[in-house]
Amino acid sequence: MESNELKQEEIDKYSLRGRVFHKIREDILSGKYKDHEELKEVAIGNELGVSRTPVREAFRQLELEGLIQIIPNRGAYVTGIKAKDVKDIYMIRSKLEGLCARWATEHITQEQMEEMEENIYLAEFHASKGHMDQIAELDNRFHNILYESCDSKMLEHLLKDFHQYVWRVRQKTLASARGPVSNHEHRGIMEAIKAHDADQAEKLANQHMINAYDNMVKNGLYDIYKDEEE
Amino acid sequence: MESNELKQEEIDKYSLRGRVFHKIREDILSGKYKDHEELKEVAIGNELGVSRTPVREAFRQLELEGLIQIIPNRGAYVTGIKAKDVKDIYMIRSKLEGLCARWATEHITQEQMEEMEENIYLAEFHASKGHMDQIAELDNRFHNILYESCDSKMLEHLLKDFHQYVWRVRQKTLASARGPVSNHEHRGIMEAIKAHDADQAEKLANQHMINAYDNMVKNGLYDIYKDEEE
DNA sequence: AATGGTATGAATGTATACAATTATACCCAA
DNA sequence: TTGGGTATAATTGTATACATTCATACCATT
Repeated sequence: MESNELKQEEIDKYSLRGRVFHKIREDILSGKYKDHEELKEVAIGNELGVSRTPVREAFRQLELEGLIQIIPNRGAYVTGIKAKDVKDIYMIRSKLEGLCARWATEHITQEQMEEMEENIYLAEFHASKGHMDQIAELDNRFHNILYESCDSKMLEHLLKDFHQYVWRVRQKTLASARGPVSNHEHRGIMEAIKAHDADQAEKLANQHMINAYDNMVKNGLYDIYKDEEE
Repeated sequence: MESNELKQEEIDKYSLRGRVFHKIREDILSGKYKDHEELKEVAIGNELGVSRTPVREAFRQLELEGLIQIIPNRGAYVTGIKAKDVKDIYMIRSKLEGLCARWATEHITQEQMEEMEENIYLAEFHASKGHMDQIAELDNRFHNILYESCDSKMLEHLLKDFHQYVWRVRQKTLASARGPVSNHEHRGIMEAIKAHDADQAEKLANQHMINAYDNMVKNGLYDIYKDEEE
């Protein structure tokens, strides 16, 4: 009787609705809008060719994501990513990627397993050739496969958000000598999952994040997020 | 020169803006709106005495929180909390509350420590008297103190969201025999923090969540979220 | 010159009007 | 009766108009 209620979950997911939202989000994360910068509804609306209404709706979402702060009757201000936030995110991700790897070990499908293996082969190939752009892209994809394999919409959603959030930092990091090392760690996680060793998978995914963060600190690669004030 | 830019962070945080948002959110979490129910902008607007505009903005936020799903040009549908989601949240919280307790051990202030101790004394008192409402309220407060003590806006925000999310389930659970046991576990966490034993604090907070979940399953207390279909 | 108050402008908050899309009902034909 | 197509109604998407709030500048007073 209630079969046709919300079947079509994937319609238009990003085609029209959310276009404004994603554009502004991207502009904040890419650094176009600086920390503490005030975002004016009309200005952004004009720039994107839309009225204030969709811009305002996007603002409300961005506030919930913590990317901007809206002060009532005053305005919307960019909340720049602080070095402290990046550190916290990596520590939180360490725990959650571990949990995710554990669950992936229990729930990964044949198809996902194969895509993960293929991903690693490709990454190793591009690493040997020095194709940095592809490495970053494949790293992205590896983690997304992992997130999708854990069979938890909650955790998947959470990790994808964090992953997006530190996108800027990650891209720079992977373009360094960490790329190949990261690939090697991915292989370890993949093999643990394939061997159904959940403990090992969790442990390695856990450490993978800690290593990524340590490398970032060591190379001073995340000083683009340095806290100017406060 | 830029001293007066965004000083007043705490103005009106919940006075006017977000009133609609919080009301709808509460109505979903409290079960007023059932799973898969369609939310109509005008209907809710009339009910709250506002126009469609603020309702729409609230919808967009609620979608981001995962409480509703918006299908373009169709409507907004309540995404009921699934038993699977509750389980996932408790496992995720187990990891994150552990991390939080660890960080709290390192960063808790004197004032917060005192409030936490007072909270536990009060909870034990009300438990001995059988004041169930107060126990639920104090449990709420205990966790919020813990979240605020970890000195991480990221983690604090995350945990408060989850805490809110499973509010319905928690209230029922704490009204059972679990109340006093939960209090005892709180005491353990508090004492570990006070003794600056981060490992122990993490371990206990970790276990605290697992116990809460196990108790919930054992008593069948969370079948209000049972998955009717899918 | 410094202070305080008012006026003005600019931005946000909200309501409403209009456009576009979708669902429903009805009719007609096979 | 069934199937399809069109018309209509209802709902969402967007733009705009109006209301309110806040910041700035100017002016008057001391």
